[in-house]
Amino acid sequence: MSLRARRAKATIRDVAAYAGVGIATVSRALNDDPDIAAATRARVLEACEALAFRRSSLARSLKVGATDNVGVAIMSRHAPVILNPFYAEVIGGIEGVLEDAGKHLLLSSLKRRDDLLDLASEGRVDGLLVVGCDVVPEVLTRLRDVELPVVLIDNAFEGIPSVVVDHVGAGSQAARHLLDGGGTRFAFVAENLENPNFRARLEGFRRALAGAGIELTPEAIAAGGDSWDGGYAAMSRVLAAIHPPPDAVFAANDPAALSAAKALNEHGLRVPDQVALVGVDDIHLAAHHAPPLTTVRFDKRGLGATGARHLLDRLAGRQVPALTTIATELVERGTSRSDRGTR
Amino acid sequence: MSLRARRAKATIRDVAAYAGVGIATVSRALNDDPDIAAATRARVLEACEALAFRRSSLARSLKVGATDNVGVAIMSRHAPVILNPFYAEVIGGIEGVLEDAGKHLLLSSLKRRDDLLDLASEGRVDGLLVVGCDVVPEVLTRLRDVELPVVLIDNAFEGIPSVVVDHVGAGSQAARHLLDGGGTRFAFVAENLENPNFRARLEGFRRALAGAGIELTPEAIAAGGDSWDGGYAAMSRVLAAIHPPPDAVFAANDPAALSAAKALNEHGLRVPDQVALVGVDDIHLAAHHAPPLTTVRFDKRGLGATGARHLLDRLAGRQVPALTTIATELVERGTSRSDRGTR
DNA sequence: CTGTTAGCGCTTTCAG
DNA sequence: CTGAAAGCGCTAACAG
Repeated sequence: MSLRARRAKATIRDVAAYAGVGIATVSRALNDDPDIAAATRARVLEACEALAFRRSSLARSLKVGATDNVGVAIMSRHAPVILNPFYAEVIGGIEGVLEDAGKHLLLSSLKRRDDLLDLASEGRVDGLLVVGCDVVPEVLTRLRDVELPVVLIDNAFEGIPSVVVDHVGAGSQAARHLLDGGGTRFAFVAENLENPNFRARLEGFRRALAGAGIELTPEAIAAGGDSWDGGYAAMSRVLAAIHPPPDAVFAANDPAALSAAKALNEHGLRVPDQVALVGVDDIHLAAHHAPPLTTVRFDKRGLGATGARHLLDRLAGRQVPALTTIATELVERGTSRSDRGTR
Repeated sequence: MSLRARRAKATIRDVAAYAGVGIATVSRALNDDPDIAAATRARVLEACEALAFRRSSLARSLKVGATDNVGVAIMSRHAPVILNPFYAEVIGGIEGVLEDAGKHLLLSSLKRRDDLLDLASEGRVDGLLVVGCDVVPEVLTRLRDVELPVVLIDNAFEGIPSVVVDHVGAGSQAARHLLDGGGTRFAFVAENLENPNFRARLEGFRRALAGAGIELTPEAIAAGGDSWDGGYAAMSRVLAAIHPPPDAVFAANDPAALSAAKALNEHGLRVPDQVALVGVDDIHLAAHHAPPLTTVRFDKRGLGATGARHLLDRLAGRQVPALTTIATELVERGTSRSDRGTR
């Protein structure tokens, strides 16, 4: 009970007075300066304790020019961003790395584009991790001209270190798997065709098919809308357009795949006996679906962690690669077969 | 091409010089002070534009004594915290409210208890939202003595405004539902019995049963470990201990319930015909399970949003309730029956 | 309406 | 080894 609540927070000056030293000495003790007598340091530390002193990170940052905060910006029309399981994983990876480095994570899901630039130049953060490909080039250009270290995650831009997923590769893997399973009539379904990642997956899919001498016709490609049943709508559209129906379907992501499976079922098409189906993402539900969904997986946490590590490197003045690509891997499950003969 | 990158960031002084005014005038223009001539303001704003000036939030915060940052601290052994879907939802609710209020969200998943107190008193944030019940009373006591506004979410403590879920009520609702369905032999399974929320659910369950003249015996309560199959292990234990087997099982959460369902199945017990099963949380998987899981739901986003709103109120000097309770609601699905006659 | 001045709390030369 | 002094960039009186 000896210590009462102080009217105002103690400052370094209070500590100095209490310990009978100058403020510079207090600062030295706080910063583990080696050039300080052990006894003095001890006395200062006691004073800090006694006064419940905590140094203001604000004042320190202003002086030192660094905050130990790193911003994680996610540009998305669909806030709050945390609720998107994909971003949650990526942020999880970031969080782990940043925490180990003693950095604080300032999270912003930005709706207005100017917010990003503000965040980048207000001095609130020492560096910025920009997640996702919903950022327009113009903003990226201006971001590049800010002196703040920036790393892009799941997005690439000339002049800014970027960490991306090999979406094109994902598409090719899906195509090869479907080809191996004996597929002959291919289709691609997605919630939309604007998302750059989806486009890249389609591109990889198309290319690999082309390599096998197969062309993906426009009727075999459909987008059904950004909703729970987008895949269903897209699949229905394809089914209505193509006869006989496709026997190998690649969905831009797992939700679309699961939703497409429903359309296939209702159409009387059995998966995987009559149609093979492959998604991307390996969401939790994928393994629990009946039958379990074959999908293309990649390390989402690793994606975030890698980006965070690169940013940390840049903050430390180290060089980082301009572009890092995260590999993808096909996970064969119940909605497809890799052996050609069974269908 | 007229503007080259400046050596260093422009400061308010540079702007003042460029616009030919004093720095106070620049500050006024920046802060929308009404007592400034329109022409002057325009000139200043132009200068800002020309010099690509952004005022330092650090310097401003130091002067004004507020950062516009609010800390969201989650004490958890299981980092990264974002990956826990429960917390993700809560944070989503927080994020929405904070963003609308123009506040930045500083996320920390704290492993060491001192981190929380540091964060609370370094001046990095204007207020703190502490999520979850993994915080020891001692830390809470010290937190109460810090002058920083704090709001607890999913945890309650004397002297700190708290927003909690009615876990006891959830337990009672489950009991009543199971009772209504004709249950006579009750059991409770969980991953652990240490989690305060689980204990509260059990407590509510027990009380409601007691109200019906039924006592829950120790053998009918089991914890199976904090893993994917914790519910399975717990259920197996109960099944081994009680004969005849229970016909009404309440699981502390949905993962445990789903996992318990597996044990029930393997034991040859049909759900819901021979055993009724109720979980808590309404996780995504719950509705997709076969049969769909009856569960007790509550608004996780609302939980976070309410806490955030209360903190904002405190920051604005407004009074907030000491304790706010989020209600729960039973969602009847396929693993139970409310009509007594069918079993 | 506008400029001058005095700090916010801390780090960092520069002298002792 | 330690202290005094000079700011980091901004805001808020206080005079004009």
